[in-house]
Amino acid sequence: MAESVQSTSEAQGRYNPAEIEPKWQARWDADASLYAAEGHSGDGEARAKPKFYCLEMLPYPSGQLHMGHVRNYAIGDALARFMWMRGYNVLHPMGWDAFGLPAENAALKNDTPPAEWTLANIAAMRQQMRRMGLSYDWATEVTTCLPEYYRWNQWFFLKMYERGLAYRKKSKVNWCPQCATVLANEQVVDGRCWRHDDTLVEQRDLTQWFLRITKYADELLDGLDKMDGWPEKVRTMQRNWIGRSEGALVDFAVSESSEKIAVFTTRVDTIFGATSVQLAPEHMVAKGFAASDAALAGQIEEMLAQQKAARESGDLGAIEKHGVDTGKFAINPFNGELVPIWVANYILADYGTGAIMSVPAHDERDFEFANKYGLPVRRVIVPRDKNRQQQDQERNAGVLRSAQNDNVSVENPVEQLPYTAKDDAVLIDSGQWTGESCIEAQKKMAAFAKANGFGSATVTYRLKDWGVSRQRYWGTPIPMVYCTNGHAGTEPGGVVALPESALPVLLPAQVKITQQGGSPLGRVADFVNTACPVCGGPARRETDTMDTFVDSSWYFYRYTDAKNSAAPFDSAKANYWFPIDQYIGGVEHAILHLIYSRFWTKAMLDLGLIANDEPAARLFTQGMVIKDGAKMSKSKGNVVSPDLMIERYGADATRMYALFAAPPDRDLEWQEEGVAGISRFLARVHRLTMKYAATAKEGVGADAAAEAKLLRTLHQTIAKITADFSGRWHFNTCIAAIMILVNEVAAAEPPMDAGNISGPVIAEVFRNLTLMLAPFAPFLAAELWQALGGEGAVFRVAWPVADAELAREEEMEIPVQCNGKLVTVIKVPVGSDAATIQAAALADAKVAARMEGKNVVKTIVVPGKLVNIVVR
RNA sequence: GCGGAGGUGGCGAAAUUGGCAGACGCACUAGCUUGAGGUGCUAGCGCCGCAAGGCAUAGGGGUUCAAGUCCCCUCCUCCGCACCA
Repeated sequence: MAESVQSTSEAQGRYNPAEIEPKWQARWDADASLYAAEGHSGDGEARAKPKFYCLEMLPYPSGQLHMGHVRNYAIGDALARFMWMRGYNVLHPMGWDAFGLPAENAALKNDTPPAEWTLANIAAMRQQMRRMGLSYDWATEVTTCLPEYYRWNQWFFLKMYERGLAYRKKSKVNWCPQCATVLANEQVVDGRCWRHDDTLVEQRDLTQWFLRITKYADELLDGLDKMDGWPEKVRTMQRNWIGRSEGALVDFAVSESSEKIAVFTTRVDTIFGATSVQLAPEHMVAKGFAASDAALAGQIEEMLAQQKAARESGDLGAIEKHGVDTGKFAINPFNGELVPIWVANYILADYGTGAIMSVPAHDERDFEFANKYGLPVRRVIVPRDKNRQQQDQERNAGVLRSAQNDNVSVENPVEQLPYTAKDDAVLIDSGQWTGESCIEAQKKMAAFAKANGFGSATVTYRLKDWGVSRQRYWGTPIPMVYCTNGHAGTEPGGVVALPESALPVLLPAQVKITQQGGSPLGRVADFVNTACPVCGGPARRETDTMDTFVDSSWYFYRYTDAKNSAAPFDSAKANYWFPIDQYIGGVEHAILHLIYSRFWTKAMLDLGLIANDEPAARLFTQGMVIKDGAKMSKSKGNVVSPDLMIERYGADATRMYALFAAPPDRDLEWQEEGVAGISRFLARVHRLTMKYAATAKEGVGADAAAEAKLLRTLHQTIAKITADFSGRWHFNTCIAAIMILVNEVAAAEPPMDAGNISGPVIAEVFRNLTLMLAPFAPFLAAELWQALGGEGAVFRVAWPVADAELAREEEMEIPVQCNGKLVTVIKVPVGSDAATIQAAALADAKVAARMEGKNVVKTIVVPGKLVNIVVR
């Protein structure tokens, strides 16, 4: 009986996260002020503190947190807690990217309305986040599917419409048959839907709403240069996506016709080397030729069919270049030459003008194509080298050569073709521009084309306007109507913007979700039929909804003023908090969310709502969480559930493992044994601290050396972690450093309460250990803080400051090498000079043995580092 | 093909500036302890070797007293882009 009582009390004293974590969670839930940002308006006391806006990307409420979320939030939470302890006024919010297709799919499957399903998922995930102990200010929570939020999407849409930033046009758009909706270019990956990598995207001609992101193309591009707080990888991806290209448009007239073919080229300086014009198979002029040429029409059809097949098989790159001669000719406006017009499969319809001038001598692709079809290759660019230039001009004068018989590189000191350089290269055989440098010629020739009305210098972008119409139900209704009869000055069915007073346009409830094409809203008569706000006559509402990336483009501004019902947010509040000091999320949003939200920020700046021109000063992209070497996925069956980990080891151990197993930017291999290891470590800290708290705290400090050593380790640990939070973010080594400290405390354990470490010193060690644990294991830190008699919340206690004097080593080990190989390690006082170290090294017996019978050639002594004796 | 990140024990990793390679943890081995259930403690743990010693950071070359780290070449993995005129 007595034994069982004792074992129960022992069990209670043991580290039991299942007991302490819910206890603290309940207390934190009851105290709304704990994680609340102070002074949203930036007034009062908060002004005295520097602000810090710490943000993790908001999740889609699927209903389940996954390990990627856990890792993302563990990083952000550690940073937020650290910044609080450093005395910052921290904004650390969370919200829900709550519109989107999965809710409709769930509705189809379970017959649950999307709103109900989504809100239930949010409740479940919010609870998971609380269980994780994440320090969010729930008073600022944002849920994008609620009218309080999405009415501001509509408001922004109207503002953009007023300024011509939102417009409607008919064009080829990407259609995902799985989603039964249109996608933006950014949402098409390798010709497939970003959500369905087994579903090919189709092209459809539809009239859609677009946002004019291209207006900001240059700003978006140039801004990247200054964004040194963003990973170079993301900046590079965005630069490639924007794809700015400077060149010229030149019109080639079609011979014996009034038609013209505009070509885009970045190398107008090579135009005297053009030996054909190549059209994309979709080009209008090609279609025109095909209309009266059945054979050509058939070949173009075949070309398009092949491209489609290649897209389906996924290896678009493997497709061989081929083309067909249309039999027609175009006139080179610079020299009046007739060149054949071909249709070729390597010409992209949606880049530039869908037509090029082919210059085989100075372009890899044109060269390959000309070789295949025996088209002439004419050299018009040579390196800037007088002799070579002269030699070349003589050889080339007036000669058109085919690729096959041009063996220039074998016997003649002439560049291998194609020669694509433009720096330090000059023109030959190019009329009045012969002898000009390529760079100069480009400017002069574009100006010439402009002066003579057949072209101009121009800039093209790969970036296209953002198509935001979605033929889906669960999204923000677009606040536009079509006036059925048309009032004064407008067409019947013309577009009419709703006035602001008509917002929000509410998404109707009780809508039948189907997988058919066309927005489900189109089948809701009550919604569709409305009155024209201008003439009062009958009108039809726009039934498409907005891309959900609209929601996430500005949500982080709403956090600064989440309850505002008169405006999306108060500018003064946003201006206090912005830019985001640290944004943390996955790299998969590099050219989706992260480019759209930069665009939105620039548009809001132009609307006068904010003062910053970029949303986030610093961006961190964490690595993936993998298992058995592969990304976790249901199909691979290697998903590890955060709930299960928390149940077995506690939230502290789960989060801390996510930070310990790898540096945060690298991929992390999830190993459950590792979580168990962290759990044992936390149990050890708990046991040591509780034992200390329960025993004598007064010691006599008998062992000064042991005390100095412990203090040294303590202050080295503080210094390391403090530096890492503002620098490398290598939390794995931060946690390793804490483990080293704990190992030293444990080594001192038997005598520590008996008195060989004095009371104030051991108190200092436990106090600071607890503080350093707080960002990584908040539940345990709170528990220990209380046991140690700490006042208030541990997360508001000032972060410890490292004392460089206490951290300083007295003695250090210096490796001694002979010929670069380690012989021994000697101990010398820190700061010893070279002579002292050398003397100590030479006095060592092992060193002497090594040197016996040999001559010392050289001795290298690097104070504080090593000694290397070179002998022969 | 182009661009980026990587390649270090059985595993996750460390080495921030060219200066003891493998900190910290996992797994494993041995011993002690505990004893109804992921317990605690001690010791060992890169490879070869009884040892002395030798070898080792994808592979090869180079610079240097000294290279995981700098330079050149090659191979492999992952990510992004991919006929962008």
